[in-house]
Amino acid sequence: MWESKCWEEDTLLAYKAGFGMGCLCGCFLDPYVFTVWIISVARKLFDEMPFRDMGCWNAMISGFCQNGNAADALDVLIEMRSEGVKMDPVTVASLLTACAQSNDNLSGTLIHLYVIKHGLEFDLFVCNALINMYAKFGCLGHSQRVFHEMEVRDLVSWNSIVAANEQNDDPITALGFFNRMQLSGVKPDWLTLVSLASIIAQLSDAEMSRSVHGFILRRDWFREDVVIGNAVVDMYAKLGAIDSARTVFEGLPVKDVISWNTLITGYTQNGLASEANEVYCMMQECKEIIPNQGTWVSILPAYTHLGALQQGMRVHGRVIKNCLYLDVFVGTCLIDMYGKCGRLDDALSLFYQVPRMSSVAWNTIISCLGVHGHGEKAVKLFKDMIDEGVKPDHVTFVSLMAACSHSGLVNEGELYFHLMQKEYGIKPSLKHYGCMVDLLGRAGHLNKAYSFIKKMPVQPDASVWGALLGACRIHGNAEWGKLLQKACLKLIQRTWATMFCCQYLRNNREMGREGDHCEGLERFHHFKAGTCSCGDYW
DNA sequence: GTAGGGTTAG
Repeated sequence: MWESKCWEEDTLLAYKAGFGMGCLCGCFLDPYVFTVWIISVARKLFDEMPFRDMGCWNAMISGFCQNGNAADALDVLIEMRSEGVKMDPVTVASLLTACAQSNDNLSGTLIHLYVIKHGLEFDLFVCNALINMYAKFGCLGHSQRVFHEMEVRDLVSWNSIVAANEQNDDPITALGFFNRMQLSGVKPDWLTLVSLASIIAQLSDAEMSRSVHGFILRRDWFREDVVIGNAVVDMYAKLGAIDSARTVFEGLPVKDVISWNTLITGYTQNGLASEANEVYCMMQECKEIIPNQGTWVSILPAYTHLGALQQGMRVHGRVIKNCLYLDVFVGTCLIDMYGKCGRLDDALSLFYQVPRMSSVAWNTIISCLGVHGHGEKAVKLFKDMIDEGVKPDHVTFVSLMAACSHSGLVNEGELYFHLMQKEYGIKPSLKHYGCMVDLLGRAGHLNKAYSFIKKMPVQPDASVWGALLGACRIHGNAEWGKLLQKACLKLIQRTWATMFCCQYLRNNREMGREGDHCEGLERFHHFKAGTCSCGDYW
């Protein structure tokens, strides 16, 4: 009796609150509005219940948790505890998931203590939720400990521990767990394959990628969920097999916005910015696909590479319309786009608007200042970064040393190379060594640069030799250049192709020829195909 | 009434 009364009252309440019949129909079209409304109805029903059993409390708590509303779930929990009702495994499993989603490490740990105190640590659902929660917090050791102490494990336990390792950048251990899972007789499902696709991409194992693809095709799992299709598109894109990624994408029975974003990102990250733009244009023709934050973050770097300022600005307009201009990911892409296209004032103004607690926005603006020869300003921003308590990372030093190099700040560059190791404990990568060679070579210290390469504790790659070759070119030292060319022709050709392409794009940008990159790309393909040598451009 | 999933910035 009271149930039907509540339904009628709430429908009326919603109507009075502005949901006329038209709006109410709108609720059913907009899942978010509908969810908010239906949860408020559930809460009202719950409040008016004369008696609540464990099922009712859990239904209310899990309802809030599943909709990402951890604060309201916590309110219900406090009410439940105040009535002397204890949490059972169902309550705990729901709350742990909410802690993971809201990155609430403290509450999650407190609930884990409750689990141990009340002997719930042998419950399968609780353990699986714990594995996943600790993985989301980045505490892989805790996830593994929970997994090892489990007496009974099911498919979800195995999938959780495989995904935990995969998502924390340990593909080898993840693969080890996958093999153990098979040995223990547990059959993988499509969610196992989602993790496996990502593991293979991280391991760059092209041969295994084909096996995984075939395994999924034989079971017709692309029809299970769009997620598995997106994972395979991403796997091929990350392996550089962008054509395979495109074929899988085109064959997907259902495509969502993430499918499109994945393909756009794939093209951008494989250096095919024009193709990324083509896919973005195709996406806009699909009326059922609404671009989101991921879309802007996928397409903006493509416009940066093309120097296509006008197109980038158009995206900026859409970002503002969607209230995403303060999003740290989108904001960083916009800073980079304006900065690399020569609009440093706009880049700086955006930089001071976006949240900058992490190093990424700082690295971007330091890099932008550096490529335009404002080394001293870049150094000043690095000092500001330290003053604001932001910890620099390996990318900060690449940007900073490159900035020093382009402005002839040799002493400063050397100083930061040492500071990075001594003060911040960052081991130099090939990129840092390349920066040092560029710094010394560009300043004319060719001998010093060569001795530096010889003393490197790791094998120099094309970028390191390329930096020295570039210096030979700048200082007109053809003799050294020819020697280097003979010594490592293959490496140099690749480096030259990249260098030429970058230089060409930069020139276009400076001349205001946005997006006119065809000639650069054509020459790049000649290099790749071996139909011309770097000597042709010497 | 409970647990597992895909893309993204420098």
